[in-house]
Amino acid sequence: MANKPTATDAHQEPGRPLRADAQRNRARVLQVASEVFATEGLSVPVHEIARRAGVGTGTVSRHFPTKEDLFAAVLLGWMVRLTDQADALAETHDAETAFFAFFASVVHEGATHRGLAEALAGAGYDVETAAVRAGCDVSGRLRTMLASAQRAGAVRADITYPDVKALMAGCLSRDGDAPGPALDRLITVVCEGLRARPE
Amino acid sequence: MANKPTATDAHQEPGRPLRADAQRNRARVLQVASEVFATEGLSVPVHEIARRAGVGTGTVSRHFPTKEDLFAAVLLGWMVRLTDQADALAETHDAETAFFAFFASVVHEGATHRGLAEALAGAGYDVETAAVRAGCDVSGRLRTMLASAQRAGAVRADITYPDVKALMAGCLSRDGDAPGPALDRLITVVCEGLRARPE
DNA sequence: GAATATACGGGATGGCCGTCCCGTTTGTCG
DNA sequence: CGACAAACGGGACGGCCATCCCGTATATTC
Repeated sequence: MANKPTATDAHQEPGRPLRADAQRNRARVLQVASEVFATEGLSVPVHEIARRAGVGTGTVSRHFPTKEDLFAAVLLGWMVRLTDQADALAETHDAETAFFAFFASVVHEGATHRGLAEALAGAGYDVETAAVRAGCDVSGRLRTMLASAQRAGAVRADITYPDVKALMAGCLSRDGDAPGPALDRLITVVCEGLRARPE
Repeated sequence: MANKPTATDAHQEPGRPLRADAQRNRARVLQVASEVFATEGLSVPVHEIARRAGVGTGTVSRHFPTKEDLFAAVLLGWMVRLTDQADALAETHDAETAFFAFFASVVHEGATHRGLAEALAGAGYDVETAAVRAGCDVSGRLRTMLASAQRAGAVRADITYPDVKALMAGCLSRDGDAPGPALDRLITVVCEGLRARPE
């Protein structure tokens, strides 16, 4: 579980090597889309992303035939970061610490990337499965860590993965997304609730 | 705080008494809209509501010039029920019980009325202030009950109203909205987290 | 430096939906 | 019953947006 190449940018299977300017444009679009989706959310028109990237809408469409494809590509980047964190946490900490730390990680990531928060809240497309197909399974990590934490008696046994997901979405549904004391307060409250009641 | 006429349907100030069929149609539209918003959410086209109510789109537009107006009218009905419950709870129970019961009430109401859940999640228009203007202040009740519960030491002192709202939205962001054991589990978890840690 | 496939730009297209309007119908009142 | 205002229906309009297409530009290859 450590020899994964942390594929951050394979992207193009070498059927056709892709022209130089095309690579530049693709990368530029991806980066701009990432920023825009992060700060403005999923409702930003594709036109706008193209405009800010300094390319035509056709260029965007060609690289990412549909808006969902574009968002999936952006999301994948965020997901990769999260899975890397998850693996690191799982290796260096006990089940309880790892789970709660990862919970906080996901929420923080969502707080700084509005598109992620919206996707998590179900507002967006189903990218979860797309990400899994791309070999980046955040939900799988979360499920595993949840189960471990439960076996260790650190989390109530009756909690399920959808519960956790909903609670994460809840932390993110506060008005101002920006991370800060308010967000940490919410995380604390939820985590306290998740802990097994020691009687 | 008991002599409020629980205005469930004043609606039309008697500047013009409104023709008989108009009253019927208005009521029919309102009822259909209520059901549709409850089961399908806010994204249902106005055309569809008109169709199901057996009226033309013009009729809907005339009674509720904008979709937001229509939704506000529907929401008002739900809100009235909630404020009534809040007042009842506040009169017959101690601060702690009342607050947690009301929390559960709102969540359950949201679980059975998808439009409410979406509005709470911020997806919809700002009807909160509209409702307040209409003399039906759910958020006010919640704020008051929260403060009381905190004074009684039943809820962590650092919690704010937006926190509570976000947590309610979180409980509602689970996939299947239907109330049931899963929902109650979430409510329990969140409420446990909200309780002041007795050390 | 010419030839050619590849990629670009951004206008055109089509779908969706909220809102408005007007010719027609219907309730109401004398 | 007749006249008139009130209300109805649903088509028309306009805005928004994702996607597609094609004439033009440019990287690549020899």
